[in-house]
Amino acid sequence: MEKTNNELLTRGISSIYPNREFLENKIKKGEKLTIYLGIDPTGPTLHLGHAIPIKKLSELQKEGHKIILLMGDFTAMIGDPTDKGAARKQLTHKQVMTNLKNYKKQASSLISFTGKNPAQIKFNSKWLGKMNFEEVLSLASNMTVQQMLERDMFKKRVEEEKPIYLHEFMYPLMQGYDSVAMKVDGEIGGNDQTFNMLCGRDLMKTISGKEKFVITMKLLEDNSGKKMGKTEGNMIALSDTPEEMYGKVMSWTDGMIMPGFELCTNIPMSELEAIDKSFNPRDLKMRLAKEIVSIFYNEKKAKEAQENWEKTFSKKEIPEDAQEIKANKNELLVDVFLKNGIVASKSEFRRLVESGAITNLNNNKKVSLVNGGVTDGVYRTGKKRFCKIIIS
RNA sequence: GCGUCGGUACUCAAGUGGUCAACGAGGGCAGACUGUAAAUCUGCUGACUUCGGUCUUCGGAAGUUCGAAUCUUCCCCGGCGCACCA
Repeated sequence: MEKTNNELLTRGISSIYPNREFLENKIKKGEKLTIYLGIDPTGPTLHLGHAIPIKKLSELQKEGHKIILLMGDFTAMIGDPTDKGAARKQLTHKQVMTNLKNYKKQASSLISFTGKNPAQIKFNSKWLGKMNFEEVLSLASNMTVQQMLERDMFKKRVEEEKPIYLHEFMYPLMQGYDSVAMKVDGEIGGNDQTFNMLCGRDLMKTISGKEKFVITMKLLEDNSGKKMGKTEGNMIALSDTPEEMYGKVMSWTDGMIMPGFELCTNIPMSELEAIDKSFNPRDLKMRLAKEIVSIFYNEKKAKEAQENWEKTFSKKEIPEDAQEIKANKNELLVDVFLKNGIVASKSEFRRLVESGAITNLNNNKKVSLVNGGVTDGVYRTGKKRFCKIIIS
């Protein structure tokens, strides 16, 4: 118990506003706090980036605090300017509900939606969708354009003479109003959300006279500040299979190992400091990958994923889940590959053959003929694509 | 509405009548190296091909020309400036 509490307000946390003592005192006094995390339901899956604040929420839930997952179904329609490429997607109610269902399922490996202190789910369209223009104006009168321009994103756009639309200024206000509407004690989010969350803090102070606390979590990134998921390849979706999760963790750069342990596992910090120096990076990463899979699935699955991975990469064996393909005797290998989506075009196939990327593992020979016939056996294309061809 | 600049492949971005399937960068895909990676180096990155070529692409449509991503006209979309309205 003591141990959990020690890390509760430090581990994975980037900062706490107004300050750590503020929150610490509340908790020490035994107050049961209400704290929320806002998620814009733009996609069907949650990813590891969402999981970090959710994990912190779960720790708070276990301490008896009330936690709320807020679906930003209204804000999602506007699009957070944080993510500047995000097109304004109009989500239908139906899509939101589908996404929600998935979220709930995916999040339930971390937090509990049942029992004595269940996590609540709310929708911000409930209050934002009902505001009339007068109320919007009155809300907007709490912030100045200058305050908005403080935000790096906007500053940059001004410098680059790129447009900033008025509705984008409204985004932080809307997000801020969520806090007021739900009368929460605090909010949690990634530190990329700091600005929006602090907006809510200001609004709450002005409108409700209440001091809201804000916890910002570190982002999962390596020491050069490279965020994960920029290249989609290594962003772990909570809906990934154990094998995918394991593989993706293994493809992280070494610099991400320790942040990964801190943010995504339950191994005590003291232990982490000890192991930091004593293992070689690959073994460490394997342990991390296993831990992460255990959290979202279970230890058994994690073990299986590890074995599968070892077979594929370390020992260069054939993975068990190789796609099985049936082919006729007289077909060309190209056509078989093309038909089954292993390659996108004949040209691609040609390029792969010419660069020696396709190997028949049965005799360990590289395919060298562009228009050769099929032979049965297991083929490896590049490092990751495997298929088993059966001649019928 | 007026003026002006722009819309090029996954993204950014050259090219401004033939040498353009289109420079370069990022990304992606492969190969080498390795500790799985990353980094580095190398190759590839529209499709089809009997490997000679052929076909489809540069916002859209029409046109000029032997020949257009490149010129003209119209249209659609975006930036910036100005005006109008209030």
